[in-house]
Amino acid sequence: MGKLERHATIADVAALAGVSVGTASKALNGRGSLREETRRRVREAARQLSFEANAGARSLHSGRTYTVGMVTTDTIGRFSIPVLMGAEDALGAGEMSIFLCDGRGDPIREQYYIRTLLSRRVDGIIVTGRRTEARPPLGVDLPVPIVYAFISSTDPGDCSVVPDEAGGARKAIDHLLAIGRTRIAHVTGPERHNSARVRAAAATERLAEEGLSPATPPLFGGWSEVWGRQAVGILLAGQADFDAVFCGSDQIARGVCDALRSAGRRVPEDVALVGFDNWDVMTEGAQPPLTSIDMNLEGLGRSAAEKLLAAINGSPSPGRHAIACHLVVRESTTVPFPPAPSSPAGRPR
Amino acid sequence: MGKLERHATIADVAALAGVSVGTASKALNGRGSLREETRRRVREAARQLSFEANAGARSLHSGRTYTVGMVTTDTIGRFSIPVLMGAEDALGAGEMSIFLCDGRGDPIREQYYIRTLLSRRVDGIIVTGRRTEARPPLGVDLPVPIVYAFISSTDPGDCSVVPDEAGGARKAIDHLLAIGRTRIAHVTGPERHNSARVRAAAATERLAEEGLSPATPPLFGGWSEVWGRQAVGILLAGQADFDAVFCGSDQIARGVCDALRSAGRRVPEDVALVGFDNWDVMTEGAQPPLTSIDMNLEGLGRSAAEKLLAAINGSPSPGRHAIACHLVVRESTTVPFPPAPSSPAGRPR
DNA sequence: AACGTGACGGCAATCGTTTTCCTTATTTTC
DNA sequence: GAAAATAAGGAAAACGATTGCCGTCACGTT
Repeated sequence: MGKLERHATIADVAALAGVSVGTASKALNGRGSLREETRRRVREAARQLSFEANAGARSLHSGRTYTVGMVTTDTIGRFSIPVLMGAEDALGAGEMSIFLCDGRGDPIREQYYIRTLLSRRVDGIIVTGRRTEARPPLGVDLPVPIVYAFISSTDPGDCSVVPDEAGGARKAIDHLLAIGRTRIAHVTGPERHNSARVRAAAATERLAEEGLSPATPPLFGGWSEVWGRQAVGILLAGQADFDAVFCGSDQIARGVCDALRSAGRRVPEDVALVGFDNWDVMTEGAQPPLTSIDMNLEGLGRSAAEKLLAAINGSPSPGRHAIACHLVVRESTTVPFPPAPSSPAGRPR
Repeated sequence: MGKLERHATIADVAALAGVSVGTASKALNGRGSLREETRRRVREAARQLSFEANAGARSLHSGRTYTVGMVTTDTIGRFSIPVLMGAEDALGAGEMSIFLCDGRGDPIREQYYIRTLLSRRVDGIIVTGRRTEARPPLGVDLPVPIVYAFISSTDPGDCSVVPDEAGGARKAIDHLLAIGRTRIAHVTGPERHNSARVRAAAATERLAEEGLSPATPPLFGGWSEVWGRQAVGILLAGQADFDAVFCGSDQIARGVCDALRSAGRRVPEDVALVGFDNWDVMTEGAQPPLTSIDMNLEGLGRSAAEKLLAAINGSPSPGRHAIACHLVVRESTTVPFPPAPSSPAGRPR
């Protein structure tokens, strides 16, 4: 196994190089005025002993740990991961590390984690979650800056970085209108979820701006494929005439897609489909692949981390910051070779 | 914002309580011999100042940081998350925190992270990855214990905790045999992937034990639904007669399922289906829901963390440790109300 | 020869806690 | 009533690294 017994200390390095600890420190950090030959000797000694400065001892002095905490309020999942990755990206570049904690929706557990993070003297904390609901602040008078990412804080003075879901929904409708659809239905998640309400409202509003109304009132249900399939049953059973469905998630969209095909409706010829999340597993697995709205979660995480770094350095950005969503077009809204019956002139490709 | 300026130190607490720092420390840690009244006074002072002992300073003394690093070799994804959660569970109970690092498949980046973790004096490191390939050890002569989870190390002396994929594949075949299927095909991922090879070999071997051979040689392809659909095309085009398909992943199984239904074959009546991973998104989204093999990744993560803790405390467990998989039965291998034509006696429910 | 001046490095304080000795009182025991 | 035992808490030395300050050379200048 060859496990080394002990970490080398700077005293070991100094001894091996034949200098004092202070000098060794200066040599390794490029401080003070030393002969180049001395620096070289110290560096060589450090290399030989695979010396790595003890970050804890170092931060005792500097007051900074170059460490941030990331707390998920409910459970780390499909949405937290990209946010985490983006944050890691932004922080890694600045040589900071992330402590990851999973609150599992338990406030007690969460408070326990906060205390742990504070005792480890993190320079700041990023809070994230599985849903875009606003949540009560982590605590009051915390001695380090906090940034909420994806999820937001109910205190408008806190810094929250969130996806512009309403904007995303509008883009979905824009796209459907652009390809000539006007009888648009909306199938989405539970009405108690903020995301479902916001997206539905924005879609309805965008239609109203064109003097249109939805093919049916928004259908609220679950976020699952099963619900998507059920919703198609409801749509077909009613009198509603529709040529497009905007779905609150890709899973719903996929369920809708499968059910429509089973019912003999062609996608996209008879019914165009737009999902939400741009989750490759769903968008690529569906037949045909799904057009979807991407919340740019990685960019969101990066942005949150950058705001946190700025706050740590004394320039906080209080308030809510919305990150734009963008549309990713796939075959569920475009016919590959476009003899589109409604398009006036046939564009090549 | 009400941001507190500074963390309180034990000196502040001592001053407020009117005792020396040493005494304050003893009072808070239940050491030394002190009057109960004194302890109470100190605790009260600590509470007033929301004092949290500086973990860095503390570990300077104890030599332990109660912190472990978790390094993903390629990218944190669907498989790493449950492992991470399991590990967090096992460690959280012992009050340790996790530093999360994403190597992104870049050895340089990985080495950089290792150095960072070592400088932060983590007590140990868990290495994980996206695939079950064996990988070269993280480094030699590292001063802290390492445990590989999900992924394994090429050095048999290292401690690796891995899923028993072969056992899982055998259980899948066992189940198909138990429901009377004998003409079993296998569709799986790329042959260059260890997982695909191991599962295919185990399945073939299990069939051979019954004097059976697979309906076709294993079909290697990708891990996607698209491949699952293509594979059905191949199966149907060939002469192969099959009454069951064991798939290397749930995504493949889902593709197979959709394509079979499109081709007019009933699942499970005509063809029974078993997937691998027990990924709810796929197993529940498919029609019918999929029977699958669960690798128990959370348990695996927990076990890895426990082994790491043991190693930190001086009792390493070198070698490869396999965690059993288990079968989760759903409708893709069972008819809900079982007038099973091949079953001799109708069991109630 | 006396002095000034950089260059080079050592010394020691510092960061926040823990822990090992000590020093005081106070009480017990013969 | 004196010696000894005990309780309570203070003083100071670690832990590992950084940094400001100061001493000591070896020069060059007048």
